Amino acid sequence: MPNADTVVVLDFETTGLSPGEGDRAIEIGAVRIESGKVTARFQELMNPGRRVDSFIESFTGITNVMLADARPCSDVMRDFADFIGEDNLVAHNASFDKRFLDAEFERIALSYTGQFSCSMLAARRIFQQAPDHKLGTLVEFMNIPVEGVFHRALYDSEMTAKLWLAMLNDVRRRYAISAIDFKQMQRVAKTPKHAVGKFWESVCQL
DNA sequence: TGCCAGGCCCTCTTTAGGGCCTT
Repeated sequence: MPNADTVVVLDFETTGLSPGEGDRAIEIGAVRIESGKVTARFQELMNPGRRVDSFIESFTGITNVMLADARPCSDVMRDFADFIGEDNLVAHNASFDKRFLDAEFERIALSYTGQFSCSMLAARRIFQQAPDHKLGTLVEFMNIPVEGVFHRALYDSEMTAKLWLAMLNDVRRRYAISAIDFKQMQRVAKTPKHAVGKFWESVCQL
């Protein structure tokens, strides 16, 4: 059973938006959060077996030259499967990263048992007053120090992890809740916006 | 600088359409 207090926050850089259209992962980054602290990191480029276009090179800073020496996706994803183990998973706009994780694992007949929760859906409810709910905007909105460049997998996963912890702290302060677990955050991400307050108040009474 | 797709959400909805977010 996964530890309810442990999550792996992950982020993919890819050749495009849709694995169903043939897009592949080119970098995976992830951090493990245990008891509110980052305890492990994973980052590796991976060779998708074809060239990436100039937009992706510009968008991510990951070039075809860099990918030429990278290990193939299959090797990297096997190592990543070991990294995530049975832990639950978090990503910003998780439906995107889940599609790529599922597609890359399916290619090598691997699976995972953890469940996904989405920091974007949670943020839309917890930080309804934010200008928008892009990762970069939320990081700025929460005054999280920016020390790197967005659109690289490890950096984005680090920032998503900090945003996740900031959301936990915000809810703890706002509703005076001593501890919030993954299942509760997963549920709030699916709670109608207007009912989020009532949800946490009900958690308080448990 | 952008398109692609997919899932989710909101609303002038549910017999639907459009915006957001990810690369």
